[in-house]
Amino acid sequence: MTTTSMKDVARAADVSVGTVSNVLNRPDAVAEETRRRVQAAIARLGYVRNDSARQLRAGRSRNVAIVVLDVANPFFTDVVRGAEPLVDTAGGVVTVCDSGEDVGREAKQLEILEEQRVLGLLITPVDNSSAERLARLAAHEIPVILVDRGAGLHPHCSVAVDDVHGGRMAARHLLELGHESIAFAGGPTSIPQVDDRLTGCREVCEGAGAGLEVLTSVSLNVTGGREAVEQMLALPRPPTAVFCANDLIALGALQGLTMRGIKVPEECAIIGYDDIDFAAAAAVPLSSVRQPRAQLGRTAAQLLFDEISEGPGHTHRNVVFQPELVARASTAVNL
Amino acid sequence: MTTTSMKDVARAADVSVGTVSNVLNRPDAVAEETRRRVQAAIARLGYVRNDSARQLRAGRSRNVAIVVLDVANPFFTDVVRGAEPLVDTAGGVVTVCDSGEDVGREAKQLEILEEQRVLGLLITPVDNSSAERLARLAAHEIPVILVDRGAGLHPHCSVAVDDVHGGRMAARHLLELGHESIAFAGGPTSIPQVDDRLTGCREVCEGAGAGLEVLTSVSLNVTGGREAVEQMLALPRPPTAVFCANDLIALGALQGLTMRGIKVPEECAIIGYDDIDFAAAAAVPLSSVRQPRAQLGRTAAQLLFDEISEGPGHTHRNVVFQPELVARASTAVNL
DNA sequence: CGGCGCCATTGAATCGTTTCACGTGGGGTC
DNA sequence: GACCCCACGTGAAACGATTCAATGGCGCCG
Repeated sequence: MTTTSMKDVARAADVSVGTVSNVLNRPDAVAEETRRRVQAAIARLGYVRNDSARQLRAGRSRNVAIVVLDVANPFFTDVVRGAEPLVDTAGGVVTVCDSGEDVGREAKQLEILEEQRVLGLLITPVDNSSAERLARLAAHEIPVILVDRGAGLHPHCSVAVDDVHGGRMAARHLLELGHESIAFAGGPTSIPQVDDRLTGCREVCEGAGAGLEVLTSVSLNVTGGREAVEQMLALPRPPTAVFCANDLIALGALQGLTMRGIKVPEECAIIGYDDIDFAAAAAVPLSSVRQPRAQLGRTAAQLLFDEISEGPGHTHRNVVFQPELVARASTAVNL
Repeated sequence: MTTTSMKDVARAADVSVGTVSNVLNRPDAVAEETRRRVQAAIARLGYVRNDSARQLRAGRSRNVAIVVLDVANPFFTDVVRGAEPLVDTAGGVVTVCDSGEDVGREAKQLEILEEQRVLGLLITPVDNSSAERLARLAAHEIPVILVDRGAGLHPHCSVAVDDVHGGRMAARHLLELGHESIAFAGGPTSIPQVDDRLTGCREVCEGAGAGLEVLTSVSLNVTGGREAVEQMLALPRPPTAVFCANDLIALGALQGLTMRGIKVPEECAIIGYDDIDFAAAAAVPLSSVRQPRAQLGRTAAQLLFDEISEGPGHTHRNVVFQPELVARASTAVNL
């Protein structure tokens, strides 16, 4: 008894396979009595639909994939959370893939997802290297929605936050508090979000004649934040404030500074990005640039289903949200 | 041009489909020149394998599903992280599903995973209601590994942490600090982990004649922690310490107490469970009962592949890890 | 020169569904 | 009583890949 198929059910209920299929997919088209007989057989045999066969016929699966840079980053899980309800409602299934900021992993996952003929794809690409493959997916009628990523030249829908502006807000906030030199922690700049945030920051610093130290050999997690602190303190004239490309880095930076006995915000201010829930709960509550995380996910899913239902006549939409500055204790001191 | 299939490739390269298949699956069995011709055709047409068809034939997919209670809980993402490398190496694909502690969602997801004929399943079940379905999966030769969940009566492999003992450790720690009455926050007790942790805690409290207030209408997240504080403070004689069933609740409790102006740990101590990374970084660094998160995931994946390779002769293994008490500032005061 | 074996390739069967063009029989209408 | 329509069911043809027995060609040995 490897697997029981519709044929077995049909035999057991003394009907044709076509009828079994109808019981499953259009119960109304089947007479009451027959339907019951088939359902009984299904239950008795413990029959379970074979989705591969179904998909093969349909040419498409019901899976919506979400490819994120880091599942362990609450920012992304919040995005996923935002998307789930919509996908559920539409009868889809969410598949979360973690590229781990690794171009190779990402490529492999995209390849597999393409082979699986997923219904659609929400993705925060690691960098631009996947553009070609994504275009191909789209050409094969697999809608691709870019998440947290400006439209740029790409032939896809997207939801994003104005990260350049977010960078400006953070920098401006720090300068207004009297800091004259700040550090930017987060890399590599091949990641568009990082680059945008840095761009906004740089713009403001240069405009104000403030110093800017850029630390880009820093991975986007807590460990990266601790390393950033080491690098910063090794500088000839360490800045008095750090702008971290995300909140995980900021938390790491906070830990690093605290371990070195440096007071936050008195001796060094910190501002993060994303405003994950843990930012507010940190040892020193973190100032941050808030992104509407769940809304990003929700909107992305919405765009996906819009694109699917609109079909070929669809024109891509690029939704941009504005970030919001949230000032907390980690930047609470005027110099 | 909906999709290009092997047939198209075969025609373009002027060979039979069988040969195309061979080029893809056993390149050595094909003559050099033919192989190149086929590969060229594949590249030119942009052919992508159809995994549904492949699976249909194979009777099985390459997907390893991980069903967790809450993707937004870092505990689970760390478990996923632990499992990923092994699955990758084995040529599998990780699919993360979020049951959201909802029995209905879980059931639906299991149904879908069964239809998809997943390669195997790592799951932290919401409660016992899924036992029957899980048994059926196992009977259909889909290995099921229970994660963070004692073996019990279940016919599956499992990895778990001794939660009863963890509960004891937490309670003992609090009593040793002089607390005479403690609150337990986390529910519902239909979730086995919660129940075990409470059991250990109760055992110690009763043994020592200490008071125990059980707050089980508390969901396992930050919001739940804030609510728990409200409930606790409404008691006639509020305890002087809270043991939270996980760290998210503990973080919420910390927020709740702080908002009420109650000092942690001086006026109320807190201890959590899991020791997620954010626990150490909290406003008041949280004491916690550490679980070997990544190792749970890694071991679970290992058990899965062992079971697959051992085949029918396999006997289930139940691996139990011991938790570890991590004392930090949130319980740093002797009464 | 005939026969043997090997290698590369072919073609057809198969996996389990869905779908659709066709029966078939019964009931209602005129 | 002729006719049509409906409601139910049927059976076979896809879907796209894998697999395996069969085939054909070729070189080599005797």
